[in-house]
Amino acid sequence: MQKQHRLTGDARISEIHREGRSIANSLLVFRLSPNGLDHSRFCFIAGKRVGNAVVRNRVKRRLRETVRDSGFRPGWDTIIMARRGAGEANYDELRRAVSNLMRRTKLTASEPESTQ
RNA sequence: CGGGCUGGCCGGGUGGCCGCCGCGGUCCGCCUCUGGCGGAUCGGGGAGGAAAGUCCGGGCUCCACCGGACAGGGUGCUGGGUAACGCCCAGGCGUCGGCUCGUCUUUGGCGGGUCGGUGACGGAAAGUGGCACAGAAACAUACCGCCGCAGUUUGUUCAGACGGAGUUCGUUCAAACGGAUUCGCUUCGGCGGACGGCGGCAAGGGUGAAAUCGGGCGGUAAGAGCGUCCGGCCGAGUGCGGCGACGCACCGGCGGCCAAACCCCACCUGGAGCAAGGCCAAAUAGAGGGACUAUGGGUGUCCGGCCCGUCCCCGGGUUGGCCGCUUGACCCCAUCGGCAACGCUGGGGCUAGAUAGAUGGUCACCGUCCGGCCUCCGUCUCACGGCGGAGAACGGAUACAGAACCCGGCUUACAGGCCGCCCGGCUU
RNA sequence: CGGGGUGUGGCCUAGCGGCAAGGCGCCUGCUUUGGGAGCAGGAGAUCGGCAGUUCGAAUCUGCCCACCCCGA
Repeated sequence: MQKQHRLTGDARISEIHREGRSIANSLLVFRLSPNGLDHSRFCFIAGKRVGNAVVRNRVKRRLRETVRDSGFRPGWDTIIMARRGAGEANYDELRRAVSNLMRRTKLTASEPESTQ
């Protein structure tokens, strides 16, 4: 994932946590907010409950891979948080969880009609 | 073939497609143009043996720096290795186990040798303190007990001594006297018992985690390392060997344990940590409060030197980039030295540098291990069947775990495998 | 990544070599018409885990585990 698609910095992340929309399923939590740019940015969070360092890194790598393949729409900042079961899920389950949430938030560019 | 670990090592492989981060080359674009930034493309590189826990030791950086004393902390057999260590190697001693030899009181004990494991392994003869309960007693003592002495009291025995009584004999009128005999009456003596006193002893009792060297013989009133033989332990005694820990012989001597209790001795030790520290950019609010120019600050305390004009607190801003940042006590090979850890010399090599954190996803084939319908072979059996081996559709497993300044160790986690060593069985 | 601290019944604490103590809570009984309060009695502890030192460890030492705090 290239640098322009990374979402960093405590201030922006706290702002999204305060003001952004929230949506979740059993494996993941999304928080998202429009950023006014011509591209989207993502931040991946896996806390200690997910597992040890190896498991947390693997979950974040797999999530980055699924987001890369998803064909998201530009203009949004999204925080993707892994929940407790994400360390035990395989790649296919994580991919379905991400596409499920993307469809529900209308982030996928393949959907022609979109909100706002 | 099976079991084990006390060592060393490996810890999935190949290929395709899509992605990530550095490095080098080429090209393109932009800028503040010996340079920097961004993009494309090609080449090549890209987590570990523990990267982990953060338990020790260093390098490096800052605290301006240095010396001495004290406090605090750490280490603790000896010698060596190392940059250093609480690590490693070799040795000593203790301890545990195997084998073997000798001896005895022979399902065992003791001693010697050898092999292997293991040990936070200085000092209890500087001082202070502790050892609950039980027990007489837990560190200087004696409850029961044993023995001696003299005493009081009592039993028993002997008839030995003195005395007494009875019987009888002799002499005699009688008595006295003498002899014999009986009693065991009194006292003494002998052998005991009880009581308290003085003194000696520490063998025995029974408690306890632990009871004042163990066993035999002698010795004694009773006993005791009191003496002696075998053994154990201690010695800041002598001699010899060893660099030394220590060993051997002789000599002297036998009242515990705890220092991961305080402590003593020897040695080491300033503090913080790459979020150290430095630079650039951006932004903001400080004539805020306090200590101070023979005082204040700089280290845990003090002293001495030295340095600084500033130091502390509160409030405000930034959360961007660059350096540090990977060539290092580095890795591999060979010679030589050394028992070894390791070292000298020579040659060759460059082997991650991310910044919320780079190795992933997917497909195919293979490898390893486990189970396994079934097939085949060997063997035992009359047979059913059992045991062992090979192949194999299929199914399952493929661990522990992610660099964050860098090294040396320790500890902990770990599927499976290779080598080595040890033990047992079988075959040659 | 680096540094520091704490683990004792369900909860909060004490204890710092030999007996695990207290409060709140829980259970039973008494009292009350009933409840609360009160009184009496009772249960409930691998002292975070594993080793070691010691005759003996919650306590001393080492290693491990969990949780909490601080740091440009």
